[in-house]
Amino acid sequence: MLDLKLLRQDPEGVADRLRKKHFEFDVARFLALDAERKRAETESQTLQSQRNQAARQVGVLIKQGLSVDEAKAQVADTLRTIDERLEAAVQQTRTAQQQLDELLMAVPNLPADRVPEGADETANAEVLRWGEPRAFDFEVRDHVDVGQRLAGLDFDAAAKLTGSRFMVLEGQVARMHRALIQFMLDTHTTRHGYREVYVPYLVNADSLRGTGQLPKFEEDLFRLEGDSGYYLIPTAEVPVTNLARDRILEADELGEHGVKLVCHTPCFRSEAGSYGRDTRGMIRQHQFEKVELVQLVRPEQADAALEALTGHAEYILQALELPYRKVLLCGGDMGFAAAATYDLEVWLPGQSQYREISSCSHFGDFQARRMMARWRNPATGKPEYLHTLNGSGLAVGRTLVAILENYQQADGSVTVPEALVPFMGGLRALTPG
RNA sequence: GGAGAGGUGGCUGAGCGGUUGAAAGCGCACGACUCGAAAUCGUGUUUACGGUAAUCCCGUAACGAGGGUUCGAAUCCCUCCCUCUCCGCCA
Repeated sequence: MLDLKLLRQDPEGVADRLRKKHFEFDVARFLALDAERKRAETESQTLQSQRNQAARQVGVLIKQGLSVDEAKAQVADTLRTIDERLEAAVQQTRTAQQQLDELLMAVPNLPADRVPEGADETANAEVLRWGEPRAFDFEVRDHVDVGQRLAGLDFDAAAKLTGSRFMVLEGQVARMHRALIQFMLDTHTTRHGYREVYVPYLVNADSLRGTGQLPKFEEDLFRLEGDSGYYLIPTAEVPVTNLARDRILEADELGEHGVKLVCHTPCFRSEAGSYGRDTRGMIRQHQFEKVELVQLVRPEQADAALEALTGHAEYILQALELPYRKVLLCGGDMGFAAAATYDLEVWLPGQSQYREISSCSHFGDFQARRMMARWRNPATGKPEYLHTLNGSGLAVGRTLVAILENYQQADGSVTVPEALVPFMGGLRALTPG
């Protein structure tokens, strides 16, 4: 959610900045709603104040010796006058507040100044390339073929068990999938200083509103039947960031460099509207594993934290010796809640292109304001909004894809990246048969 | 699933219809005392929104959430949520 004060001070300026995100902010409607809210609220508060005074007067009169009925009679006229207006005023306040909330909850975050203009991924700015795509002296297979030759990847079985966009992993491939999770978690906890957390995979609507998936993007989510109101998490970002919801962290809880959390969870996405895209293979699945990095930091540390967090994700790619590039997303390609986003794209020889494997974002106080995640600034003694960040470190399924494709050999085997060998019980290659 | 207890400020914990946003204690902050510290004493210490640009001031709201009764609700009633204890069941 954007800062109401900023919106009031400079609605046109905000609308202008939102255009970079290809969002049209209805300034006139906002101003009208806000004016009505203020009018209704002022009126109902004044009436309520008068009403409280009258009620208190009854108590005072009774203490002075009047009977209850006599005391009530003295304020009856005043109360009648107030009540004629009060109920309507309260209702108007509620309606106006609700409409304003609905409007604001649907407004995306402002992009940072350095975010490039542009409508889609073609306008993203490449920041760096790391590693050389390998030259193959045989015909390159994509991960589906590689995985199936290893008897490790079975989409037919998954389709039978559930449906499309699911997978079954077996044998050494399943083990490598698990090894990747361990490797990532161990690296981020021991090398990068993150604290590991385990969280629910089902969350309520408040949590999804907090991080920004609701109310606008309900169609991307799996919602449970029944009256629990629970949703399957689309990313660990939701439960992990919401740990700070409705909290005021003391400075010592926040620590000098903020709170850094790492969490492995499955992620569930409906992929509504992606029909026909990435239908082959395990690039786009309804269920996939991800190791997520989340940081809660002081505002002035947020920019540096995004660089650091992205670096932590990059380290995994580097340790696995997977060629990748880093891009700064343009306004039109960014997520709803983000102020700035780096995508890491890994080289996939099977597709001869770079594909997203991590998305690292800085949300400013946008999520924190939605979820009332604050910290007490010792300098002012007042609660202030935290700044939140998160990024994949990494998407596990896509990392497996990248290894299968980049490390494939002519004989159908797949070399295990050196860094992963200890997590594979010393196994150095995945072999067919 | 059965039976019971309970949800109040950073924490412990009173209040059970009337200036109670809330006693007391702890914690914390500031001040005094001190060479300094401890101890002691004093003062202060919830949050959101609005009046306003304002850390002062004023108002409204909030004692799990939502409704109701009442001139007046933390206190009474209803519904829901959550926590704890015992029994049963269970990874």
